[in-house]
Amino acid sequence: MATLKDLSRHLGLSVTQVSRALNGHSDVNEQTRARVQEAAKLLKYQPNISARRLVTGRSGTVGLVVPPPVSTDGHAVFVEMISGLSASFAQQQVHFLLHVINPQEDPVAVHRRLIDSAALDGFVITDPVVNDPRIAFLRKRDVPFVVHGRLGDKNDFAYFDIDNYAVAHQLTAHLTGLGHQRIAFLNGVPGRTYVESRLRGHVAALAAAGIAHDPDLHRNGMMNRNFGLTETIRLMLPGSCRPTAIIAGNMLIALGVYDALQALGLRISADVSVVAHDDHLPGATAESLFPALTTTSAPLKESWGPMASLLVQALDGQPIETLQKMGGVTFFDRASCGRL
Amino acid sequence: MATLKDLSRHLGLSVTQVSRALNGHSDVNEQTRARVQEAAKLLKYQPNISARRLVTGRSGTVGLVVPPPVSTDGHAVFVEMISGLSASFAQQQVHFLLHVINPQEDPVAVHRRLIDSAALDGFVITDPVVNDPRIAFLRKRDVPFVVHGRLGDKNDFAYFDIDNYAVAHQLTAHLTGLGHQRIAFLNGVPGRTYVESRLRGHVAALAAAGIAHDPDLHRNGMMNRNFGLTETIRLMLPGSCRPTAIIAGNMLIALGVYDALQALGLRISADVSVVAHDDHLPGATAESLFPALTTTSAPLKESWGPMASLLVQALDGQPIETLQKMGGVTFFDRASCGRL
DNA sequence: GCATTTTTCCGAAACGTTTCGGATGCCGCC
DNA sequence: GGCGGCATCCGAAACGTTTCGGAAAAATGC
Repeated sequence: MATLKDLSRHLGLSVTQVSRALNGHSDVNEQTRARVQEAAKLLKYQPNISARRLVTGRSGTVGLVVPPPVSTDGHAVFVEMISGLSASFAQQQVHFLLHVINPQEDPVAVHRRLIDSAALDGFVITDPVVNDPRIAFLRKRDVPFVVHGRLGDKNDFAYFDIDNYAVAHQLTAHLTGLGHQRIAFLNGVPGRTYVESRLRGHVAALAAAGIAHDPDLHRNGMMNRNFGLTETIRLMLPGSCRPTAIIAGNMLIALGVYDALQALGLRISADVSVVAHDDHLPGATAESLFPALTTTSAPLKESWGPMASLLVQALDGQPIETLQKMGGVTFFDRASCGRL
Repeated sequence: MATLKDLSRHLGLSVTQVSRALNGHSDVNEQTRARVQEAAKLLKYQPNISARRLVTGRSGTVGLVVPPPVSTDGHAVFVEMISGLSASFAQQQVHFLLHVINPQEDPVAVHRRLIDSAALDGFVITDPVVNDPRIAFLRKRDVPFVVHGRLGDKNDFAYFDIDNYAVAHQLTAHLTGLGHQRIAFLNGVPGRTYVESRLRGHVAALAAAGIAHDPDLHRNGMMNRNFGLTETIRLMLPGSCRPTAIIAGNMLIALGVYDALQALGLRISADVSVVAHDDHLPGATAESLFPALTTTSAPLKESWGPMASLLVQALDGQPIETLQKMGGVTFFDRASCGRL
């Protein structure tokens, strides 16, 4: 492959000046810069990233360390995330390293190895939990990263998130506005920050309507179809609390809720109102359900582009405060709710 | 981070000797080697891979360039592949770079960029087609790679494959042995090498039973449930060729075939025999169908480990002939076939 | 006891890039 | 004519590793 030295020989310039021309430095004649760029194209020059990385300390590579998806339901999100991130980083000319660990392995140790070998200069963190050890570690080592979500307390890092508090608040308020009092909430696994935010929003909206929060109506679990199905049946069993409305944490849960209510012979909207948060997973659209599902909508796939550019900006040393972005959420009132 | 120079200072040895000790060269006293290793552990030494790569020309990173999966059905295979490869390479201490391209982008150009910037020193090639341009390019540039599958003609490269010819031959022979004459074959998209191999095996088995191949009974398409369903209905329509047996190229197709036959009121085994090749995708097991499906079985997930180690061996300069491996296929005769 | 081999070590160069500090020539200005 | 300022360029060092060629010390052979 052509090197800077080749270019400099070919152009009768010093290696220094060729490097500076290509990297857009100021002290190079615009005319010679044009010559250099032309020659670079002609000789198919590609900078050797190892050499560059060695001197700059930066590798041009970012990474994601994740366990494999557990259930088949998790596949859709996993694929969405992986391919979205990879494609977005590719667009930003950044290499994307994927490291799938087995579930019992310590993610922090893997991050440490990748940093110490100077292989990566930034990370994507997904599924943050409260007091996330990965975030604590990266913060200590002063390595740039971007989080998909937020922590509860101080978010002194780049993140992309949606307002999960508002999501749960809005869904709950919609139901209380229709007169519902006993509202079940099928939430995600405890510990995840968005799950906790949603719980807070839910409780606040209940309180605003003068309703006390009944812990028995709040259920945690993996966000898949099966969870929606089994918890709905448990809730509706004779002798159980039998809510008049159900909030599903995502579309897979909502599908399970629909299945269960149909199996139990309960009519959606007339007997039980259902709302959900819709992250637009492929294969489950709110409009195509019957009756069409009322949702807050925030496409997951629109988060990977921003995530990538936030991390790149963080690598470029932009101040953290400018790298905290919220995705929009829109409310769609459809046909799955009835007035009590 | 600790460097070789730090170690050499700490030990009173030269940088050279420390490097040689750590890399297992012969001309270093076993006692000093032990000392060096101990010190390396103590100072948490991690070699800077950029520096190493710069001098050796090797990066310790391999890559996979793929388009995103098209349908939801493709998700399972994609996840299986990505996480299997990533985990396997991690085990071999090799970094795994994932580059998801958008479908209209030229994969060869991406490979070229990755090679020229010295970012990668080996590739995984999946879904090879006849006259695959990626393989031609990598061969020309003399870059190591491992293929999941084979080409028709000369396979002068590392590969992992199953005997697709034998798979189709065995499934077909099983059916002809039961007296079937009109056997439909729901195969994958044309051009893929395994699709062509299977076609050849199928035709050969038919010929061995004295049956001419009827092109109308051979259908190509994307290997998903919908393809199995629609093609089965087309085959069984009045006025159509109405086979007495159907071979499904994988389990997703088989699920579609089962759906269609049930919808048409045709009994599996009694009215129509069904066999399939089972690559053990999650969520579709041959035993749990009713009636249990007769298959050739070759778990896809068992191919990623071998793929990874084959590529690593290829990087180490092992001769190609030792790097061509075939996965085992076993035949399970279950309850989905009837004698004619 | 001397020559020869073997073992164990080391200095220096190299990989391709960026960057620091300075050099050169040219211009206008007092 | 001397001086400062500007635009444009360059040499050399540095990043951390591997490796080539050789050197010193120890062991062996006669």
